[in-house]
Amino acid sequence: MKNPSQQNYISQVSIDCVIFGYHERQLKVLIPKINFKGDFWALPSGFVYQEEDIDQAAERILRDRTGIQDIYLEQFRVFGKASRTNKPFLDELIAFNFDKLSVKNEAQQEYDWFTKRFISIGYYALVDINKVVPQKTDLDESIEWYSIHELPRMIMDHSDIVDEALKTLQSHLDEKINAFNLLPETFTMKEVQEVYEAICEKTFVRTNFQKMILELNVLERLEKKFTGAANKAPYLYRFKK
Amino acid sequence: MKNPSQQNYISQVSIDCVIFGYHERQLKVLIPKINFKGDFWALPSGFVYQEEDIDQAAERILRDRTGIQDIYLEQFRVFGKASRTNKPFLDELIAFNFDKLSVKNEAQQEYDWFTKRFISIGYYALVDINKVVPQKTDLDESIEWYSIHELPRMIMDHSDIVDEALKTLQSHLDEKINAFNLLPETFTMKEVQEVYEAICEKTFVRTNFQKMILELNVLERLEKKFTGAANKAPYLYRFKK
DNA sequence: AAATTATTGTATAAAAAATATACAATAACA
DNA sequence: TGTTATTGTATATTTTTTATACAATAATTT
Repeated sequence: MKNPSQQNYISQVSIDCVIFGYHERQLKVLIPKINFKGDFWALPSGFVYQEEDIDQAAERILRDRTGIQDIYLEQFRVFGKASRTNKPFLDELIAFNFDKLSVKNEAQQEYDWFTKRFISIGYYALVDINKVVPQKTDLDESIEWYSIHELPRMIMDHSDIVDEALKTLQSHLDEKINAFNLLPETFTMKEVQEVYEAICEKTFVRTNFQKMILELNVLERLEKKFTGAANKAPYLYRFKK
Repeated sequence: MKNPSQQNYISQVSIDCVIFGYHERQLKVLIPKINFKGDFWALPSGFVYQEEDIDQAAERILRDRTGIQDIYLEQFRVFGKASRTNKPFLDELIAFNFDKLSVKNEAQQEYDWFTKRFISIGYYALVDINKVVPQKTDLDESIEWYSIHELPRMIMDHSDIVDEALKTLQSHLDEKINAFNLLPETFTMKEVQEVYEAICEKTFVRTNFQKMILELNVLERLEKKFTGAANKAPYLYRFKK
């Protein structure tokens, strides 16, 4: 595999993805840990090929990390401060990993490419966490789902990027009606409510929430779901396309 | 002045600005016409210096075109299709202006720089049209305010960029309460209503509109404005900062 | 098999917000 | 002084949102 500096990428432009999933009443974010000494976490990122739309690039990065096609994606903001550079992080990484890293000519070229100032386009994705098989790249030690409230300390401004993504998701919720992308094919009304509550960080009154969601007219009601619990069985719903 | 290709710009990244003004019940956009044969209009644009935040770059471009500092600005979207290139436009321009253009080495270098694929960050600005003295650059034949409903045919995807900017402005209106940036220091309630109507492309009931705006608690009431009209004089208001 | 329990689905009441209507106040002019 | 075209404010009406009530029901317990 070629190194980034040798690829046909647009230079100084990157894409950072905030991949949201949902599990056990919690909003989760998929975050790789970098395979070097020193505990570095960084959002799934990538670059844009010369012949590639930025939306395609984001889709490619998402596909590579989650293994799934046709992911729900929204561009939400550009991060473009002049101070946005990997240099402090890379220097720290190199200091921690002096033994492992060769200082060949090629490495220098990579270093120069990576430590330039980058303008990053932020995308957020909503996925069914059950369908995702997180994919490590060569550079990753691990890739895990972290609760939005227990994120690891990330490099650069990646924590801010997650904050912005969450704010945007919250404000998009009514307009785009996209929270269903976090759920499996079929789900109960209670599950919908719990997703909304996890995203909005507040509770809803059950009866009014149910009415509000049904009045959106985006769900079709299927058979009942018998769980074995000693109470009335809820209906299953599916998002109408 | 140095040519763009020789400047210390980030390559393949541009900033396009949709500068909104308001006059005579109409939303206006400030658009330069390029100083070459062939009737080419293009949004006020520019590039980002290596040491410059993207927000600073947008402010600089805005300042250069309007002559005013501290402009209200919002980043609204990135346009990043692989097909986004000036090449068709430039080739057309060159065909129209074959006599005028030298084909020196330097011109080739400019041509190569300009015809690459560009990722453009869209900003919209809201200005008091009375304060703006539109500034032509070397490349402009003219720079004029056009009604949002009578825009000239623009190069590339610049019409789409204006459409997106307007949509964003409309949706930002409630949340950011920014329409007052289109008005002078003091204004009547009727003028506020007319600005809102121009932006939203719909009418409001006067009495309810007045109540809604006053309940925002962002205006302070000043003296009355006597216009000489044979009716009750309206109050002037100022936006509280 | 009937009573019990913990939900779920739906209806309706109460409160709040948005919209429509009424009307007095007033600046200039006839 | 009456007339006209607004403006500012109050109030009525409608719609939407939020709160409350209650019957239905899937197991489990008695």
